Amino acid sequence: MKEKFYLTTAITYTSGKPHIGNSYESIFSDAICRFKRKQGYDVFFMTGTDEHGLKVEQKAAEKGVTCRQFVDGVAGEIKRLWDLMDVSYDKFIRTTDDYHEKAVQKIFTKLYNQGDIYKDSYEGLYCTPCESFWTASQLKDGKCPDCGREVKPAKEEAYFFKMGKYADRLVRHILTHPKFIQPVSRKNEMMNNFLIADEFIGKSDSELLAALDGGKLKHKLQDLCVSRSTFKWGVPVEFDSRHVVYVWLDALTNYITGIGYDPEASNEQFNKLWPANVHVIGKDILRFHTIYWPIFLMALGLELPECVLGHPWLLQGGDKMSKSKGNVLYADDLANIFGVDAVRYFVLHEMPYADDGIITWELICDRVNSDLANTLGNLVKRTVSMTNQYFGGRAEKTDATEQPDGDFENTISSTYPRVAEKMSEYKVCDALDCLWSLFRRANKYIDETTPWLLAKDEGKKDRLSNVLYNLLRALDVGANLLKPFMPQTADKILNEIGATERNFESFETAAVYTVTQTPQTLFERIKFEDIRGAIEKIEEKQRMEAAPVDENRKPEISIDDFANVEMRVGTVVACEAVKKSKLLHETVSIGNRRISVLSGIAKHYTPEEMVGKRVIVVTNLPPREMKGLKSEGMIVCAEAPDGTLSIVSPEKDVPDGSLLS
RNA sequence: CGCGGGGUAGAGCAGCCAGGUAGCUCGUCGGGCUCAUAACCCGGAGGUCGCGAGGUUCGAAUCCCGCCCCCGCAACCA
Repeated sequence: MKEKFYLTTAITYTSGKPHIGNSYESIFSDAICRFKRKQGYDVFFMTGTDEHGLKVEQKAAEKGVTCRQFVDGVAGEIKRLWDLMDVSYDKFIRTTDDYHEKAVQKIFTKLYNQGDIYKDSYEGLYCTPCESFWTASQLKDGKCPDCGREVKPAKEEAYFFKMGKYADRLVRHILTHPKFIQPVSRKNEMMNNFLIADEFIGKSDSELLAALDGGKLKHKLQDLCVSRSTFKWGVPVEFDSRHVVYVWLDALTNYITGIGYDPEASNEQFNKLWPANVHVIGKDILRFHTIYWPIFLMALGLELPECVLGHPWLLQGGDKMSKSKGNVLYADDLANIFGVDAVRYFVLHEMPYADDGIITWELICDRVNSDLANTLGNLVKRTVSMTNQYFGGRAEKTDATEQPDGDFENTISSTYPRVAEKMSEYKVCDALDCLWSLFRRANKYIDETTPWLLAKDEGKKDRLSNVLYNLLRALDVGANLLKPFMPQTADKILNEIGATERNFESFETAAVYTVTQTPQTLFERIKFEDIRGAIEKIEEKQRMEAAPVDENRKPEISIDDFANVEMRVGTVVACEAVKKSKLLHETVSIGNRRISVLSGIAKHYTPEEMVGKRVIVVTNLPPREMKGLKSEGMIVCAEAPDGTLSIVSPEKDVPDGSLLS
């Protein structure tokens, strides 16, 4: 009986085309699943799309199509991308699939019936046009942060989940299962920020466990609102159709509904596969997967997943990607230029386990040239060429063994265990490093054995044959190990050397290889200048499509509304950074008065360069205290789509205190 | 005084837990080779291992203390 292995990715939200960072998650998961399959596991790999929610409703309305039509389009595109990148999922779930929606309804009802979900009212400040509740601290200038209009205190009924009930069990689980949250550095982040009460922060695991045992541990989990009535595009609550199920309760449950969970009677597949071995997700949604999801599972009486792996991000040259800069990278654009496997190799190799990785066109180019064209592609080509030249394409094992063979064979046969060890910890980039050590060793072996010299000596034919055989064996083993990471390339290599694919149970290889008569170039070297034109076209196209002005439009206001804003010209006369914050504390002269202003621009300006700057200040906002300091105004800044802030100054030398109109 | 991670050659990283010649990939310079995709192989240069003429030790990148800087999460960014 083969051991099962169940892996899920996060499901992708269908509000738009996913960028390379999203694709990374699928490729990473794919490499793990393919590797496990070749190790003999009975693998189930699930991915899919999260298709409900207000944002989808809005985007569909913008395009003048139904929600269904809209998500069908985006989900199709996502699936096409995954297929293009050879992501070998066993199941692609969509949260709009009817079996999923039905299961979500049943789950909600079950949790309600058993008392984990209860009805209450949501009290807050309500913005009628936006149909949204806000808390006082979310408001901007006392108004709706989305549209800027008045909000009114209001009350609305909603369903809540009793999170606190399961807090102790969750804390205990996290403390006693060190592999549950990966990488471990994220564990404390979750515990301290969301789970345990502040007075327990900094205590050791054993102290926390002792507190748990004594029933003394306090937590800071609040009950979670798990229904929405402000939009319709969601799963209706079975017994109260005015409400739809909250996105996370809907989305997270895909991990069980997709394999056949049913609160009344789950099927055989579910019983076999659950609990999942690993949920692969982005570090940004770790909170939902390590706190809410486990608690939902406990409430359903189900086991918790073995591991939640929060992977880091791929950053474009250290920046976040943004369309208006035209620097968003998409898997298909990259694959068009470099090829599918080159892109797979890059993202798998360049992404460290715990820290963000960097992706740029130049970096991919460098990597493709050095690792793929030079080290691997050239190795295959020269080996096959020599076999053809010296033996008409056939190399067999002989007993003409010499000094470097032992060491070489050592490398060949130790590669699998080393790669497997890294893969068991999901350290894919390290696994690739191990594999490339084999290819480097093979290149070196050619220099050590100098086949071209052996070829000149008739008496050394046996030795030459054995050397080529050893090289082909290394490629055979290497290509098989490469298959999970670069499936197409692995097949090409096996084809070049006349070998067949096999599982990882044994690395016994054939005694004879018959290579192709017409060797191919696996990876062409790429000059960056040659692809520059294509890159510029892609970036240009994105900038055209971005059109930021059409987004974030605000509602029309009257001239009186505008006239009510008092803005004055001022000069910064003093400025200092506020510790432990994004804030700068400026003293601004606005004519006969000096005011104290706090602004969140420490990332963009130093205190020194602020002094002397002419600024525009909004001067009739109510004073507000932050970090113990008083702010009596707001400095007007322009915000670029990437978040860069730029201070706005008067263009002529008007005196301080001048009013804007 | 919120929590956590990190600062090692031009770049990206390993080494630290279990102190003992500072390592890998890319780049760069020189040499070798010619089977191969200007490739491959070898060698060199390049590092006060963030700072403290701090502590422990025969010995510290590694353990301890203090400080500085960066990043993540949280908060905050009126």
